[in-house]
Amino acid sequence: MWDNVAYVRLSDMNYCMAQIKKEFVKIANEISVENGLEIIFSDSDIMLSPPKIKEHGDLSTNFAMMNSKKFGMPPVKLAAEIVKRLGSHTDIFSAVTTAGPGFINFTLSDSQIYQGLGRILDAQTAWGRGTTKPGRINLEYVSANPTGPMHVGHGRGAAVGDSIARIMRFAGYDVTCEYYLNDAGKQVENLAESIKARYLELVKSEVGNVQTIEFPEDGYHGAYVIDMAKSFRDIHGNKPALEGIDMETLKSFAVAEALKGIKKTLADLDITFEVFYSEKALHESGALKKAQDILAQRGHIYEQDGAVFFRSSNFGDEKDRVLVKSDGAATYFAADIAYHLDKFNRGYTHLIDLWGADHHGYIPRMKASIEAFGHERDDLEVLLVQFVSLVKGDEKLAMGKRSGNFVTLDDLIAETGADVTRWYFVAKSHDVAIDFDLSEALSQDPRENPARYAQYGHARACSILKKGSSLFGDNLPVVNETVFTHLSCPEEIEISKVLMQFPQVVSDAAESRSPHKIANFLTEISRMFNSYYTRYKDDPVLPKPTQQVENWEETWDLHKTAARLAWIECFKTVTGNALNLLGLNAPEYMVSPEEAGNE
RNA sequence: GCGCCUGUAGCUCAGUAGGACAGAGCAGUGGCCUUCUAAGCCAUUGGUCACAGGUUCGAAUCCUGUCAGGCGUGCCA
Repeated sequence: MWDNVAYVRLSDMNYCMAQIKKEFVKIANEISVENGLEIIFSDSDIMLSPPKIKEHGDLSTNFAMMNSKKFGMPPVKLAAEIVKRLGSHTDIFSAVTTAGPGFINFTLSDSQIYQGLGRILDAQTAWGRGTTKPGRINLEYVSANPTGPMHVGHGRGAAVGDSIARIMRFAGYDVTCEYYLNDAGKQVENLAESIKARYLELVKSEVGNVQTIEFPEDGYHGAYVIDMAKSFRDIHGNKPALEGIDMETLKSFAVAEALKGIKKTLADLDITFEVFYSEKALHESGALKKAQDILAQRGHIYEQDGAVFFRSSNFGDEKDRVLVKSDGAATYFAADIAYHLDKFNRGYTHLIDLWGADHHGYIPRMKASIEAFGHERDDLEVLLVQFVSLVKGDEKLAMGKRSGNFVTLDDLIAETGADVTRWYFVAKSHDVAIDFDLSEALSQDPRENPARYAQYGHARACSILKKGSSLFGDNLPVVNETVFTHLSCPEEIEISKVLMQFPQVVSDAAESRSPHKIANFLTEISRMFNSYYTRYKDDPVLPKPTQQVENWEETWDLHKTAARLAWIECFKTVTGNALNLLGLNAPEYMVSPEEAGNE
């Protein structure tokens, strides 16, 4: 549809900002010299950002206020002087004014908007993509113990982690997603013991006269354990004394079974990991010993009371931590140290861990170990994912795997759908505890559901494009940069400017590891589009059936329609890309309740 | 006790490298379907940004203190 040849210059918000800064710096330095100042300004001294209120233009700087003292003149006067020299307009901006206490506001020229739209059509799914960044990032998240179904809290970590990965990759980072599989610890043992108990009960009910064991105190009471026991029996048959089956076999089975369920749930959320890293394999590889040796060489280890301590207090931790207990067993921390060291050894330059907020006390010792190995503290970045409370009316639904009484992530997905589930997890900052309101997410009326709203904008755009294509086919004028001059509504220009900001939104979301910024962006732009759509009901993009009277094709403004369709294509591209970054489907069509009701 | 996170509209939350009258969704109220999908739109109600000081031309945002909630403070994992 788009004629690529029409482009010479690439224009987006970054380009406009760079051009304005260049000119701005020149003038600021001019004035500086004339006033006998020795200050030389550079691009980084100019803060340009989109103002909150559209009356203040498209880009705004507080430069005059920040530097009025240096120039020895009031902000307003300095701003006026700069504006005078900037000239009333260039091909980048169509207006520049002073306002308030000394702001300088720029309004972008329409030609920049048209070029920006062209840029979006060119880039399509690549619109918003950042340039390749150096380094390799290892992103570890979920890492739920393989002891049963994932709960809602894991779900939040999974959705946030996956979205961060998508966003960071899109922003140009090399990201590997990794799941640390705790298949070596006591929890797995507890699960195996639990399965054993259930299995023997099962065998007894079938064969009778079988010696059962007491259900382990720290066992898992969930019904899923009984299912696992049944599967185990299906494989091994009824063996009253478990002859020929050792605990290792049972444990491997337990882990495999639990992991199967976890992977299924993750797949339902469209989440995949490149690496599942086994803690058991880590132990068997001798990595713990190696890591400990390195620490010993560097003098960060000592023995006391029969235990081996890591001198983490030398690196900002509040006290030293045990690596090897007096009974000779390694601590979880010792394994974790070796694990993180191994990540560096595998060539990653920056580690990001997503942990549940209850683990925050663990951060100082982990960073201490990173430092002890000679890496920078900040080479390990820990993001804490706060708790999720499920709320249904006044009822707070409790979670806890061992009690067996919890809402699983599977339940939640089954009730609300994967898209809605993901939306609620990523629409808020990972740093705040959230109440997941089921009454809203489950609402029978989708109008109350913000996740659906975000998708609807995309579906609506697709619908118009499809209809336009069937109505006009190839009869529309060729779309190139000049066609956009036929955009006539202020809303179209407003929305275009927001579409042009998408790359900045992506890079901001990536830098701050904040998927919710993408969600907010989606909500805003969908609202703008729906508002436009309804407002111009009397001046529609496509002729209504009632307008398609005799010879209508001859009077219909084909240029305007071509421009609008291309512009809607831009909207569809941006919302589609944004939805994808959040791991949500970008539907081309959504069945309305009315339609569904008619079927 | 000490440490980390949080306190913004009735509810759930944005907004914090200081910036221009504090935002959104949901809930409430009043309107809009001979439809490019009304899963929508328009209007409207609603806030001493927990409280008290301080820094600044300017503070929800930075500093100090107080109060409230959550979490942590294992030779558990």
